[in-house]
Amino acid sequence: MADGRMMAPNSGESLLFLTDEQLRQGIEAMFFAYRGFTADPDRILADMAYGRAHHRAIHFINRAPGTTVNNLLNILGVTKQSLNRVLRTLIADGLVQSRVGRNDKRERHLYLTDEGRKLEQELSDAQRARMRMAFRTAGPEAVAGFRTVLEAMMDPEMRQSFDRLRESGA
Amino acid sequence: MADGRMMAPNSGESLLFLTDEQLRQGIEAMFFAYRGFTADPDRILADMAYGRAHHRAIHFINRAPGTTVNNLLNILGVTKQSLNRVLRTLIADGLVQSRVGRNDKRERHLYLTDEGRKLEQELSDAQRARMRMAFRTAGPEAVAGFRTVLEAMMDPEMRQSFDRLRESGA
DNA sequence: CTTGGAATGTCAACAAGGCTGACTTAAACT
DNA sequence: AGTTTAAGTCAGCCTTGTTGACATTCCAAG
Repeated sequence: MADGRMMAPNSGESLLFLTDEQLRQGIEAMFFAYRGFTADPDRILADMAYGRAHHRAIHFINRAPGTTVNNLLNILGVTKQSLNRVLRTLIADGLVQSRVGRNDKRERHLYLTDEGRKLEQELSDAQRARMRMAFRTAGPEAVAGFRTVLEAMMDPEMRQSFDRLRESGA
Repeated sequence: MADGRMMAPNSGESLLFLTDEQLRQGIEAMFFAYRGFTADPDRILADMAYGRAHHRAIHFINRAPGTTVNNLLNILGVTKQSLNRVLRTLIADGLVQSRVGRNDKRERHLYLTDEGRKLEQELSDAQRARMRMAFRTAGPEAVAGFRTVLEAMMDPEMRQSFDRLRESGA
């Protein structure tokens, strides 16, 4: 308690805790960090005819193989026209396979092909490498806090999607 | 120490610490949280003729009044042409003022007008409200961890920009 | 002092990836 | 039979990124 005078602004200040200044630093941290977060996959994709939208689709299809288009739509939070443009190219290029549903033949279930899985690996290896580095540098307790804050920042529906994915894969 | 058996996967596992599964959850948390992070300002801007790029410009001009275009360019990480388009509309609409540099007349120094400050307030109020809620829910220690991880995730040059802004405003 | 290069900012044109709206097809429900 | 739902398509728009070409200003070397 006697040490709180000239410390860095991130410890020992339960009272000043939510100054606008701290909130603003959180906002800027989020902005800069997200840039780093997407930088590596973006570099890989720039050489191909793909972008961040393709990466997201590939990621979540890999994560939940057999997911329907509608499901993916909700997770990604874009319109079906927007997603469809992306899926069309991925299917045409043989990275994604679309199978008609057995029970409900209106649905299409999405899977990565071997080639699709290969690209997914390449992209997520790069992204995980950065995440691993950040986690390792920051330490386990910081990682727990990181996750807690991020989860609190999500919209409720997104938090549901997040938790559902988490359960299915943990 | 005797309680680590069936706990949630985010505590007490220094050994399993960096499984791919945990990294992947960090990646997805980042994705979903960023959506929440931008959702409120996006909603406000949708009603106007502005987008996220305008928000970013306004934010950092407010943050560092008198900054040059070049400086802003480095912070935002876009091409000068891209930024220029945004600045042009903001200047035309009277939200930003551009003054020719006194020493170096090639430079333009950027300032928010009263009207610009008003919009900045509106946008950052919304964004801070969400950040405040998340910080409050998560608690001070989680916030510290959040910041530590985000900082470790940035590209080095971005971390420099971040720290420079932090010093100037803390 | 002039001239050539570097820095800064502007204009034009293009591409990715969001969006809305209108419409079709097929399957499922009632 | 008629309605709803899932998926896909086409057209057109907007924002925001990109490159390329160009104007202005500054500064330093000849």
